[in-house]
Amino acid sequence: MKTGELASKAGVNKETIRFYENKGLLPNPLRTDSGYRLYENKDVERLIFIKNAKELGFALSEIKELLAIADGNVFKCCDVRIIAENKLEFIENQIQQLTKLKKTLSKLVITCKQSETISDCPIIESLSKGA
Amino acid sequence: MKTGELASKAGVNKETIRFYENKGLLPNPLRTDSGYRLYENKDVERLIFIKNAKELGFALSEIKELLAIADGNVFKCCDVRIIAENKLEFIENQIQQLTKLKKTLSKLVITCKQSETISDCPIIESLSKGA
DNA sequence: TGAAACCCTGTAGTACAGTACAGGTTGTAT
DNA sequence: ATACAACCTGTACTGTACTACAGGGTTTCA
Repeated sequence: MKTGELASKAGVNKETIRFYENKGLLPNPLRTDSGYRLYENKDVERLIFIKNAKELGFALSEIKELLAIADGNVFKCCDVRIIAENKLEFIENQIQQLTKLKKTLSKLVITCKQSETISDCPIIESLSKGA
Repeated sequence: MKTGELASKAGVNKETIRFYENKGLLPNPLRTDSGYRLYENKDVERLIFIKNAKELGFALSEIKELLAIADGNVFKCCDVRIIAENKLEFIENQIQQLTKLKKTLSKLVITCKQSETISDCPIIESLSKGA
C-alpha cells in the first residue's frame, strides 16, 4: 500500500508519516520504480503503536526507544518497565502540581464572586503579591 | 534601574525582559539619552505578577489579558473571573486525563514485573493493540 | 489523450516561551 | 587611557510535533 492508504488506515496525516520516517520512528520503506513508498500491514500496526503510546503521554523520543526495544533483541522487558515507571512518576507529579493549582485558583474564583469592581479583584491582587 | 537590575530583582533573564516588551506584556520603558532602558519598582511588581500567573498555569497571551484588565478601566472584575474559570476547567480536565493515564500505566507496570522476556512484555503488547 | 488524483522532494511556517549570538555603543573603575 | 562590564539592536536558534506549500513527476480512469 502507498502513503495515502497507510495514512487513512492508521488515522494519521500523510505528512506525519514522512515526518516519522525522518525522525526514525518508521523504517525506510520499500519503493516502487518511480519512487513511491510501499507499506505493509505491520506499518499500520506500528503507527497504531505510536498513537497508543502518545495517548499514554509518551513523547516521540520515548516512543522511539520503546519501538527500538519492541523491535530488537538488545533490550529486555525490564527496560520497558523502567521507561514506563519514569513516565508514571512524571504523571503523578503533574497531577499533584495541577491539584495544587486547582485549589488556589478555585479559592480565588470563589472570593471573586463577591467583589464587583476591578480595584479590589482578589485574583489581580493575589497575582500582584511577591513570593 | 536598568535591565540587569530589573532582571535580577524579578528573577528573570535579561533577554526575557526584552521578549516580554516585544510581546506587549511590559510597557515601553523610559530611556536614557544613550538609549538604556530605565525601569521602576512597579516593573519589578509587573514581572512578579507575570511569574505568579505563569505558575498558575496561565499562558502569556492570557497573562497579557489579565494585565490589561489590571491596568485599565475597560474591563470589570467578572472578566478576570471568566478567564480564571476557563483555566480552572482546563486544569480539571487535565487532571482527569492524567489520572486515567496513571491507572492504565500503573496496571501495565505491575503486570510487567512478572514477565522477563521482551516477547511477552505486556506494555509492548498493550501498545500494539488497535483501538 | 488529457484531466484529476495521487505521489515525490525540500523548505518554510505554526505555536509556545524563551535563549543565544554577532556586531556595535556606553559606562565605570583603575 | 584602556580594559572590562553592561547595555543596545536585529536575527537566528532551541525543542516539540507537526502542517503547509511550491514545483515537479506518476497513475488512473473516462
